[in-house]
Parts: sequence; structure tokens; C-alpha cells
Amino acid sequence: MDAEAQRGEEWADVTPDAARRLVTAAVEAFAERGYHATTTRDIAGRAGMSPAALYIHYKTKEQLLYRISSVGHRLALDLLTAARDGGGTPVERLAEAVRSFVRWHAEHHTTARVVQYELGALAEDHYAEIVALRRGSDGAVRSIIEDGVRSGDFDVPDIPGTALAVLSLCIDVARWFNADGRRTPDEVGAFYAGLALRMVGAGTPER
Amino acid sequence: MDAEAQRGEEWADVTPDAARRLVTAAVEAFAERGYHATTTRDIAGRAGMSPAALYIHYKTKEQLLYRISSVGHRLALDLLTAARDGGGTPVERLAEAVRSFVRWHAEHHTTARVVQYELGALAEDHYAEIVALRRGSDGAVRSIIEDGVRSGDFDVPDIPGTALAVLSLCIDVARWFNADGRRTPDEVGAFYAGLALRMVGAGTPER
DNA sequence: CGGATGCCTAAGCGCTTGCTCAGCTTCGGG
DNA sequence: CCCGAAGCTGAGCAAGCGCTTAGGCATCCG
Repeated sequence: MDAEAQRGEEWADVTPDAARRLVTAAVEAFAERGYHATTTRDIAGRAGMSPAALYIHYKTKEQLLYRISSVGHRLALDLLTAARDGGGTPVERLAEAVRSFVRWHAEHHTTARVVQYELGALAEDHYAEIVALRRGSDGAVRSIIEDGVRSGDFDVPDIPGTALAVLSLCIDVARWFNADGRRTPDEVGAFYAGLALRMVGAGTPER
Repeated sequence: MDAEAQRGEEWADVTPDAARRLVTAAVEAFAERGYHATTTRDIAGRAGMSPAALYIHYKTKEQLLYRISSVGHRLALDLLTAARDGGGTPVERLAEAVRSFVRWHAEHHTTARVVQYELGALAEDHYAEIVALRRGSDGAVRSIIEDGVRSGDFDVPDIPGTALAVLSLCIDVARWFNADGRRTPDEVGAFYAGLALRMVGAGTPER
């Protein structure tokens, strides 16, 4: 699947067509330049329409960012809760959480960059809503680690600190990942799952 | 040492006094709102002077960012090369690299946030210069890991990937660290040094 | 056929931005 | 005591910003 097709799927449920074109244009522009450096003229131009047309589909520029941030955060949270509630040992569940979370951040690194690094530009109430979702993500990872410590599979001196570090490591993938780079999203996901297991003291147990 | 004293020391060699006040004001403003959302009026206001005074000490707003980014990157690079060239085993040198790098990112998280997350706003030639410094940082960490693999202390399947991941984990400290939080910069540094050792297969070897 | 609705554009309004400039004050050296 | 340099300010310019408005086409429903 190439990048274009991904974007098409990612925002498939945004209608009408023009609104979808605007949201994908905004994702690209925000990821490239940042929210504040992006103009509504630029977004409209990328979507092939006049600046005024943007305001038929979205009330403000901030609403576009909110829409992107909301969809992205909900998706990321779903990946993590699915891994938490999925079957298997804590080792398997942590590996699955990191693998899917990292794969998403690599595959959709344009969207992920906006989702992870532009939330400071949200309006206050929208920001509060997003922060709640993020607390949920943190909680999901922490709960998997707690299970692993309880079962004796993990050896972790500081559970909240380790949960934060694992999530932090995964999130930062969005910052550096390059689609033209050496590794595919799948490879990075698998590699990072191994790193996370080592971080909780469950990696390469043959040592 | 409190935050004020740190800032005083950090930019102690910037003269005259007004230029130093401007650079510390810019660091605060850029870290809070981001480069593009910060106005020259805001920077000048925080420094207690009129907007026009800024241009006596700095040619443009971008020059302020460049100055901050340059000083910060050079400092970070120095920490890592000192650890690479310092004595001791690879285990000790990697631990020292991560400990000092993380401590700096936590202690100076305001500056670090600007240094790590605002470089996209730099002018093209300045950006190229900074990217070269960053490659140096990456090289320092990679070289410590290579030494550890050669000596048999580390067990790493992908050296460049692991170097990137370790650096990435450390950098992200600037994003989430809060001075009012649970842990001190020293504690976070020590904790992350342990995590990094686990990531290279050298942590908690008694397992 | 007539009118309402959905989607779009050209033009532009009010405001803020980065930055400039003429002129003021302060102060050390001759 | 005067002069030039250094440091600063109030006022403001040109450009660009987010967003609005008035109006033009289609399309569809009665």
C-alpha cells in the first residue's frame, strides 16, 4: 500500500469529497511546516480550491487540527486498548501494543507528527479532551506492565516511569521516520517490540 | 540550583545584558508557544523593552532561534563526545552518555524543547549546520554501542537502529519533563541510563 | 417550471506580523 | 564642555493573516 492509498483509507469516512481533500491537505501542510506556519490559503490551494471554500466545511483552521488530532488519538488509543484486552501473556500483549502502535506511527508518520507534536495549538477545551485520551493510552500501557510485574514476567523498578518511557520511545518514531528510509513500518514495529521487552526486563531471557 | 539561576548560567557568555535578557525571553516564549506562534513583541515584552530594541542585538527573529539552537546542540554534542572519549568500559560510557544527556534535557527542558522541536523553523543554511551537529551526536552514541558489541558487553542486532532509539528516547524527555513532577533530573538520568543498558542487552545481567 | 439547497469563487475587511526609522537619552574620552 | 557612539523608544509601513460577504452556478424536489 502506498502513501496515497493510505491517506485515502485513513480519512475515508470524511464526507463530502471536498472536506476529505481539505483534511488530507491540512495533514500534509501541518506536518511539513507546523500548524502556525501553515496558512488557510496553503491548505485550500493543496486541496485545489479557493481559501473561502475551506470555511464551508470547517468553521475555523483550529477545527481542522482538532478533527485530525481527535481521529488520530482515538485510533492510537484503540490500538493500545485492543492489545491490553487481547489474549495472551503480558509479554505477548506488550509486544503487540508496541508493534501496532509503532507501525501506525511509522506508516502514518505524517498524520502522527501532527497528532503528537501540534496539540499545543488546540483550543483549551479541545486540548483538555485530547489530554484525556492520552491519559487513556498511558493507562493501557501501564496496565499491561503491571500485569507483567504481577505475573513475574517483567522486572520493573518504576512502573509509571517505564510506561512513560516505552510510550515516549514509540511516539518519537513519528519524528524521525522516513518512508524512503532503510526500514519498513513492519520492521520498525518488530524491532521496537523487542526493545520494549528488554526495557521491562523480559527481553532475550537466555542471557 | 533553581531554574532562574540555571538560565543565568546557561547564557552567561551572551553580552551585553540586554542581548542575554532577549535570548532567555525567546527561549521561554519559543518553548511555550513554538517559534511561529511567538511574536517579536512578546519576546521584547518579556525582556522588558520595546519591539524595536530587539533588532539592535539580533538581525532577525530567526537569528535568535539559530543562536539558541546552535548553543544547545553544541552543548548536547559535547556531553556525548565527552562520554564517548571518557575512560571506562562501554557499559560505563553508555551509562554516562545517557545519564548526562538526559539530565541536561530534564534540567534545561525549556531550552531543550526549543533545540529539539523547533529546528524546522531555521533558515536553510542554518538548518544544514545544525543537522551536521546532530549527525555528530548520533555518531557518538553509535560508536559507544559498536565498542560494546565488539567487546561482547552488548548484544545488539541493529546498531544504527539501536543508537537512534536510545537517542530518541533521551530526546523525548524534553517533551514530557516537568520541573514540578515526581522525579528530579538526576533521578530521570539514572533511570534512563539503566533502560539504555537493558536496550543494548547489558542491563540486569543476573537474569 | 420555480425555488430552495449545496458548493464554490472573487474580492476584500480588519487586524497582526516582522521589521524600520527618526530622534531621544546616557555616558566615557579628549 | 562637547562629541560621537551605544542603547533605546514611539510611530508606523508593507505584507500577510484568518475569516466574511455577495453572488454565481449547478442539482434536485414540488
